[in-house]
Amino acid sequence: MQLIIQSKALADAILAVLLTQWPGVGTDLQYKNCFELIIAVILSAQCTDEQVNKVTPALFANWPDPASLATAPLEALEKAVYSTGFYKHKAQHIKETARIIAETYSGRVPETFEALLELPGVGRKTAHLVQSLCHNKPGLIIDTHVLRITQRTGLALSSNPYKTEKILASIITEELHARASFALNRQAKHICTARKPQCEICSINALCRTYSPGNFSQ
DNA sequence: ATCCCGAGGG
DNA sequence: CCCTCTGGAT
Repeated sequence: MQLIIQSKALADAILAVLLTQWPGVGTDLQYKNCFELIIAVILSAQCTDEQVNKVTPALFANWPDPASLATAPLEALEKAVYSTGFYKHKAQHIKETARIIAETYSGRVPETFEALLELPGVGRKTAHLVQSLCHNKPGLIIDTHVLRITQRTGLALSSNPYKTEKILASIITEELHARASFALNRQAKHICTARKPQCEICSINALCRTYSPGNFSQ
């Protein structure tokens, strides 16, 4: 109980800073609609957004909607998404996801979390991201950046994304799920980086359990 | 050598 | 819990 209270206070303090610093809710992925977003997010697994943005313009020019993407030759898709890595899985996933969206959901990206999770290539992170940006629904988006910064700061001491999601859900109100996710993502991506974190200029270093002045290693 | 807005399977 | 899938950037 005491732990939860302390965690909530820490979350409140960290979010007070980060929500002001990163007021926007968004992604660096380029997309024109829900369908393009969910495909782009599937492609973003273990890959930078910039790399995804290099392949999606041609991908959506050739196959602009779920029905057409569902009919795309697998080999052509593998070539189209090759540079994003995991290309065999990703090609199959986006083709099959497009087919299900076209056939089962009349070409519209489903709104419920359960329906999204059933799409191949869509896990909790992707489902929550789509719900946040497309359907304006709450959802904590635990990507590699959020996982790293929550571990380092002590906001959630877990290396398991699902556990971290549950911990954060217990200390962050639903209304803030999307904004908190993007603010944490931004801070981690630009300041609390994996390799050389910029602790000295980090706006929440006073709240971070890992930080001590002069310590650049973590 | 390590990491990138993961997911699926054992 | 673990492992595998994968190219590109640093």
